[in-house]
Amino acid sequence: MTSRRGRIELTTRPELDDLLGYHLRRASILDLAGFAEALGDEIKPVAFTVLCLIDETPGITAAEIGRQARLQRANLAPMLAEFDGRGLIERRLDAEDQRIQRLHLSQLGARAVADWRERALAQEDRTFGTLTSDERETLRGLLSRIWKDV
Amino acid sequence: MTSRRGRIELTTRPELDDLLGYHLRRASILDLAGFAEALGDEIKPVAFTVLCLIDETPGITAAEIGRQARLQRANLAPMLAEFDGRGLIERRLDAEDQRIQRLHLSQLGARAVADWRERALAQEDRTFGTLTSDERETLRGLLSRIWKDV
DNA sequence: TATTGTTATACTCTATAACTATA
DNA sequence: TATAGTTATAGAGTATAACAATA
Repeated sequence: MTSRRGRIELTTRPELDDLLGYHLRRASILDLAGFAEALGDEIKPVAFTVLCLIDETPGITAAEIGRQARLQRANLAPMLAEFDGRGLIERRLDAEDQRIQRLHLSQLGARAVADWRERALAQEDRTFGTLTSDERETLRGLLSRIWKDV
Repeated sequence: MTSRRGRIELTTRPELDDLLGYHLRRASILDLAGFAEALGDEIKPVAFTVLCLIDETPGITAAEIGRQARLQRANLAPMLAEFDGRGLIERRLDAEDQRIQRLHLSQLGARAVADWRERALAQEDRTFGTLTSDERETLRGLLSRIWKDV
């Protein structure tokens, strides 16, 4: 069935189209694919998130990263060991609480994060190129309200 | 450092906050958690997507579902076999092309999809409860423009 | 008793390759 | 030769349980 203008007319809107979660997932998958294409050989999204948190909060602990980024300590341990092996971070034992390792970016790590960040933002310019700057800001605001405990 | 009003003042915006992909991922993860909580024992998001596509387009093929939803045929095969086993779908051999199976929801499947759909939407009311109806519509529009080839 | 970091392990999801049957 | 459906398998990502060290 077509309208007078020749466009297809749906008697009912597609079911999936109603589900915000579906749109979220599809957009996120597309973004992840772009990230992988741009930086996949060097860093992965979750690992980059962890490094950004260390950059934003020098001295943050693995347990705190786990809580903030919803990652299991058990999965964080080998990741941080790898960062250490690549010379991206330093792990300093806390003087007062011997259980705790304070995490810091090394100079190399800081430079790498800055580089990756720049390239990730450039990649997002491509992924979200269909949206204007204002629309992206609107989107950012709406999304952050969803997942942050606001 | 605090402002005169006592709120924490960031000299620089957190790095992660700039990345739209990060917000997308966090929001999507939250939505998936809600979906799992509401329907996890009965149906999973990807499986629900597949059933919705069959509902929207009776006679659709597995290969076409794979293209539309970015799923591998190889992973679709056991899923459709399971749907068949649960009596949710029927697979009818195409009369003209013997390679093709035309997929249709059974009566049971149609009822199940309708039920799940209602509950998924109710769950989204909770997940996105912080947004107004207009804001959700705005979000839906922006997201769909990102991942659809517009 | 609770928490941190760690190891081992299981489970889910997705990707790749190869096969058959049809066209 | 190309495509549909299928099978087997490998890899990545995530979750669970248990442990030693420390508080």
